[in-house]
Amino acid sequence: MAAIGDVARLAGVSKATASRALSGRGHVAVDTRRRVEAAAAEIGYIASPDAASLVTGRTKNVGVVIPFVNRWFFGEVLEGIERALLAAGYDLTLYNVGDTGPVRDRVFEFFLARKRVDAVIAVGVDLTSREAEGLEQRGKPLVRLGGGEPGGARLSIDDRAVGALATEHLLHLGHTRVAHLAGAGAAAAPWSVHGQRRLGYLDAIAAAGLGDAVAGSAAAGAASGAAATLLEGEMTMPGGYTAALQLLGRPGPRATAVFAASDEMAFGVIRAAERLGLSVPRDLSVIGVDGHEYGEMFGLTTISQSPGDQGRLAVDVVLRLLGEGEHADPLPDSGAPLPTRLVVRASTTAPER
Amino acid sequence: MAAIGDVARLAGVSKATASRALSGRGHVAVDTRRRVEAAAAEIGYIASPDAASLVTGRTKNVGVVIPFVNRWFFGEVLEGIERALLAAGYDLTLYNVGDTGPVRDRVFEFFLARKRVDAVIAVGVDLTSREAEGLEQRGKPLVRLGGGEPGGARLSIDDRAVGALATEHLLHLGHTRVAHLAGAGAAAAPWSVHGQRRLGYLDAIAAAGLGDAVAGSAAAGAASGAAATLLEGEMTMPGGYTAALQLLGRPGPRATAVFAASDEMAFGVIRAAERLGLSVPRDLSVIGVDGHEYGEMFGLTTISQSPGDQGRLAVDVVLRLLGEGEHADPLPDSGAPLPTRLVVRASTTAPER
DNA sequence: GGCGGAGCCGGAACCGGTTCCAGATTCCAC
DNA sequence: GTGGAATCTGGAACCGGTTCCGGCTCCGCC
Repeated sequence: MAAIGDVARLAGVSKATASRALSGRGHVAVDTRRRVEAAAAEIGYIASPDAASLVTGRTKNVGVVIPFVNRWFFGEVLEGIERALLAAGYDLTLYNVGDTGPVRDRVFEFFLARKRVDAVIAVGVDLTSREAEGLEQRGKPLVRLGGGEPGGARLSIDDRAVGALATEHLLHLGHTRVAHLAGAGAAAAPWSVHGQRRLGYLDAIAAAGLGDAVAGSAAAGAASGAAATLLEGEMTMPGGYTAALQLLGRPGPRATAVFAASDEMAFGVIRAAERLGLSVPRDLSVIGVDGHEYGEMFGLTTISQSPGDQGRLAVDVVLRLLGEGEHADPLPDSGAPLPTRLVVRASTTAPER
Repeated sequence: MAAIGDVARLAGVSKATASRALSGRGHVAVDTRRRVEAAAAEIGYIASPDAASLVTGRTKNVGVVIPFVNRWFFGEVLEGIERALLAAGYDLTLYNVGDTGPVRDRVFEFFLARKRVDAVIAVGVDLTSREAEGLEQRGKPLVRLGGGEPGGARLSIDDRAVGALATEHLLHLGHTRVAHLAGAGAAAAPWSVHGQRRLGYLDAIAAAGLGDAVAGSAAAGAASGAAATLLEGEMTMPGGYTAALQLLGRPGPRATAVFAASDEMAFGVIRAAERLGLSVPRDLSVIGVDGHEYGEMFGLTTISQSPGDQGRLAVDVVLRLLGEGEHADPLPDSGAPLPTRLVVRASTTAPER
């Protein structure tokens, strides 16, 4: 209803001065500013962001593209991003986009191409170079959180190191038959989060001198009574559950420890083990990664990370890229991997001899 | 970069005609339209939504306020909303807002007050009348999904009936000591989702003639060897877990069946039971509500609903309220509760005699 | 005392679309 | 053949802000 012209008239100044007074840009006498502010408050004036962005080209709005909203890690990241953005006075428009497909193309070519967002944060989605370049061309900063190859700022934990660390934890406990439940497609997409974790597992296995048995396929591994075994499944609780049922139901010497690619998978493993009458950790040690809030309840040993903090950090970088605030320093410690921490709980122990 | 004036010039028409040709409003000769479209495609023209909404007052954007993103029901709803909105060419800006507080006020008084959204969908959040009226005054349609009292269109399952149905399922199996794990604050907020489910439970218990024992507090109930018991906890897996540990660890005759206010709580109950050496369903029957995707894996009997469909439906109503599309009929069956379905799995059975 | 510059303010252009209005043409009906 | 409606198009106003430019005042300094 009320436009800035009304405010100006009421305050007895021009539109230009009213705009300057309210936005804080330019010189305005202190009592003039007060008059304008009073007038604005009196008629309940609220600036139209559309009009403002039309002329300034900035929308105070960032797009977030995210493949899942219902998996713990992603949900936490999203919440972290949302809070930080809100605090900075920004809106967040959500694009729930998974793998390639017409929906995804539409999002990138139509929705993100318009001038609605100032920047985009892509979490856990492998952008094609065309998609990344498209944003670049339009001058929209891009920040990535995990997943995919370079192009734009990139925030990530060192998933390969995490995979190695988790595996080493089991090896140090004395396990020699440790299996890895990888995320679906880990072998095919080595650069992905789960691909990296799988590689870290293989690193650790090889370093322990158990590597040769692993080289073969999972089936071959089982058949030869291998020290190590790889299986893939959805990175969810049911995914871990069914993969674990399969793994533990195999003939031959059973794995005594499992490194699951995510905590949610690990929960599924624990449940599957118990269903089969195995006791965790007596008969089977289990470690995951994420630091899921259910970890406590399941007594799960894990490599924890802080998705919420990661989301906030991504917003920090975005705002910095947009020249927001007084962030003098360019980028804090760009490239350095995000922190992780081994949290030992009840689900891992030395194997029975 | 490219503005509509450029398109018009290239096509040899006026801005007005170009606008009409591209937006489809008004009369344009068919070959003129083709020329304009070709020109637009040639220079990669993309309309500025800001300019358009400045003059039309519509933003093609709806706000979604939601208290959680990481609980299954809410995540599913959000995904459903997102897909439907995207398909209709709308953006979705997310406001992750929980209970009252400064953040919430800021969202309603600043973010939603601006002209950025055409409508808002509130899922599972109890709007104050001030908040609802504020939106009303600004002419923004409001659609609610679950939770809270009237004001604006309201979509919901019949939570009270669901609570009764779940309880009756247990009673019909022959259980006489059935406990209810309600959501935190259920007793204090009887209009809320979990408040209604609790009331449904009490209805069924009373109807079965087991009511008198329930009237007292939970503690009193336990002490008197009551037929029914009420406990509250967070509507999450750990929430159900700790509440169940407490419930099942009590002295006196143990409940033989538990109705958990949500599937996530029910999973926690199952795990707690097994941790205590109880077998489900032999020693304890468990029923939840939601239709969680993990239900299969846990073999959980539940009253299922379709949060994704509910999200899509909410979008439908919103678009209709915005006069979008050719939705001739006003509102389909407004007021009718959304569908639910009893899904019987392995977690419920008759009590041992 | 004069001059440069900073502070303050108003007029007007502008961002990029949409829509009203008016003029021109075509088409149909009487 | 003519009146009137329907179709098509262009000019111009407009949405609600921001910002450029220029004018004025006042201060400090040479």
